[in-house]
Parts: sequence; C-alpha cells; structure tokens
Amino acid sequence: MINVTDFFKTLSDATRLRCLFLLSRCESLCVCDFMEILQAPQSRISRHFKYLRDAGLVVDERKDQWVHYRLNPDLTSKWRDMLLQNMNHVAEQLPFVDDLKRLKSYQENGCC
Amino acid sequence: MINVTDFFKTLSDATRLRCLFLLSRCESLCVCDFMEILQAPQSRISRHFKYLRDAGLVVDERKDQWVHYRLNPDLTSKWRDMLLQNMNHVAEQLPFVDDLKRLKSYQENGCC
DNA sequence: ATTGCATATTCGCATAAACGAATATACAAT
DNA sequence: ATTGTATATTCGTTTATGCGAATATGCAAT
Repeated sequence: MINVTDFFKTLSDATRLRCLFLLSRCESLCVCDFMEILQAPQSRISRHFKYLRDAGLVVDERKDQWVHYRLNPDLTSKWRDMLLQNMNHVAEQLPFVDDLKRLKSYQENGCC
Repeated sequence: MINVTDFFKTLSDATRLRCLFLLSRCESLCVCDFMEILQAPQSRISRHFKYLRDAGLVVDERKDQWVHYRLNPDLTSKWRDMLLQNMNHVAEQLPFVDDLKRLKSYQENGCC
C-alpha cells in the first residue's frame, strides 16, 4: 500500500468493498465463493482482485485449482486497523448485511 | 451522503482529503486559506469543494465576499465518526503533517 | 496427449475524473 | 455605472476506470 489516497480509491468500488468486507469476516475465500455470494461474473471478481492485490490489501494462495484470497497478513497494523474499522462501520448496511447472510448459509451447505 | 462507495470515492483524491483533514482540525476556513495552504489554484479548490458539498460532507457559509467551509454539522454521527477516525489515521502522514504546520503558522500571522 | 475446470489476462469500448485556462457571477466599495 | 476581489462554472483535453467477451494459463484427471 502506497498512500492514503490510493487506499480510499481502492475502497471506492462496490465490488471491491464487498469482497474486502467478506474477507474481514472470514479467514479466506476462493474466487468462486465471491462469484456466488456477489452474483457477479468471474471476470469482474478476478479483475477487482488484481486491484486489491496491487494495492497490497489482499494476498492469494493457490490450493489445487482454486485461488483463495485473504487479507494481507503483512499489512502494517496502521493500515489493518484503518481497513477493519471502516469495515465495521459498513457492516450494518446493505448490501453487506445480505452478503454476510449468504456467506453463512453458503458455508453451512459446504463450498468448493 | 448516499452510500459508502461514494463516501470512499470522495476521500480518494488528494486535494479533497487534504481539505477535509484541515477541516477536521479547524472549525472553518475560507477558499483562499485552502489555496494558500495547499498551494493550489482557485479553480481546483472550488471544484473539489463542490464535490464535498454534493457528497454532504461540508457546508458553506458566506461572510461578505468570503465563503467559509466547515464540516457538515448535520452529518449523522455514523458518518462523522467514520470521517474523523480516518482523518486521525491520516494525521501522522505527509502531506497532512505539513499542511497542519502551515495552517498553524498561517493562523498566527492572521489571514483574511 | 487431451479434456475440463478454475482462474487470469488482454482487448476494445464507454463512462467518469482531473486539470488549467478562460469566463462568469456575486457583491462591496467607489 | 464601474472597478476589484472572492468564488464558481464551463470548456476542451488527457488519463483512469469499469465492463464483458474472448483468449490464455495452470493443473488434475483421464
């Protein structure tokens, strides 16, 4: 992560914000999870995760054919606090509430 | 303020962020103060304050020929907290530290 | 080697944003 | 009425971003 302006720019898109929110509530998820929960095409998820990686907010982990994303564990506590505080503020609102519900029921029914 | 995405979009520009930061540290300032402190042309300040007004983050007050801006006192505490928390995180960094210094010395020497 | 699935990248297009320069408005003082 | 000062808006250009479609890669299973 380079500077504050880019940090906010990264948060200023609905798709990225929803992905980050999910990752703030859940260790790690794979691309197809995001497709399912956000109901978005794969190209969109993939593209936005590139932005998130480039910004240093997330890291990827390959497991067989799945790529799992998680919040970057090397984020300085400064950036991490900032991110998580903002995600907490967002948590009560739509569409984040619903995304979280879908995540829960999705996890119960098992995923990839 | 309409939604979180727009909130972050509003924060995702250096000029706007610096202006908001100054207003988080100072009751109210006029356009020429911002020109002086940010060393930016008037059209730029003016345009970005339009964004900030449209986003509902600031309000203007005419005093004679000067327009003073302040944080919108009608912001819900939710948005206000979010804004101020983020400004606190930003406070230790450049260029915000320097802007604050310039603000102080500017206030001591008197302004418009 | 080939098929199939998960994910990534590239491409072309459309929209949005930022910028400075120029122009416009508002209004107080003359 | 005119001038001067503070601020706002418009204009044309440049750059960034979002998107889906198409294509490519990586890897497991056959």
